[in-house]
Amino acid sequence: MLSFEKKDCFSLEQTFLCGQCFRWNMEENGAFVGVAGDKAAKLYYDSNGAVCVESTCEDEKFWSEYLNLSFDYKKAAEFLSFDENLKKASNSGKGIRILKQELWETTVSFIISANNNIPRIKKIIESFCELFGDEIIFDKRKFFAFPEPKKVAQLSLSDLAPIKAGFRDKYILEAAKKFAEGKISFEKIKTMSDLEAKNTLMQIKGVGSKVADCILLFSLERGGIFPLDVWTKRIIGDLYGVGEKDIPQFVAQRFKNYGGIAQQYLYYYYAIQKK
DNA sequence: GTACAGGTTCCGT
DNA sequence: ACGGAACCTGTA
Repeated sequence: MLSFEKKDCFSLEQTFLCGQCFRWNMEENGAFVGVAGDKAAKLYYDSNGAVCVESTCEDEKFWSEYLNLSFDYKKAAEFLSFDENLKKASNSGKGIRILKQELWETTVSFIISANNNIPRIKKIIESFCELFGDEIIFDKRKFFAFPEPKKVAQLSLSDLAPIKAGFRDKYILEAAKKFAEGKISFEKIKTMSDLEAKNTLMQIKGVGSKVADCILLFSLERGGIFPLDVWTKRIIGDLYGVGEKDIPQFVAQRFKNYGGIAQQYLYYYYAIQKK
């Protein structure tokens, strides 16, 4: 078992339930159980508030990076506190951390998120993994790894039909081929500018502006990216009286390098918590 | 039955 | 370039 000492600005619940990831579930005792890539794990706090990780992979560096433990969220909240709305939202969601998730998994997950709702997104991803991912035994239970691009690239639309992804199934196959052929990879994209990276990702059908932004933020550590969806567009419109057309420029200018966490604070506060 | 869901593509002007 | 319908499926 790994453990990380108690941290300010860290909440398993807020981090896993703020909509950035889809494979973690809260148990009755408050622990979170799920899979990241091919690593099954259980995360919880001990009596001192330290974060404990039991996993098929007990590599401290992996989990420390995945959970983004080195980023100073207090500083982010301080920067954003000039804005009364963000002050309120960040205080409420101060335990949110932006995970660093694997590129291929993030890409497919957010392709599936298009014009969809979270319960169904989770269902589709789970059946995708159950059908095509390797089985993992952990904590006396069965889990499934996220399937590799090479494996998915060989599938047909009818193979994919059982996961009920609907019109998104063809996008998943196309993405798999691009990753399997190496046309798109973390190695290639990580050194690109935000704009280059975004344009590269948008070569995949099913990846538009918002999905690409989610990938930049949740996988490529581009913390300045503020993904604009129906919720955050409406929130920004209501709070600041900005017209739809001016919103992208407005958030970029206002939240600067902290756009990503600003978006998460606002989304969590207005779309999830207050529901 | 019908509307809607953390959007994107496709097809009209 | 820009605006609006169509899109799979599940749920209310």
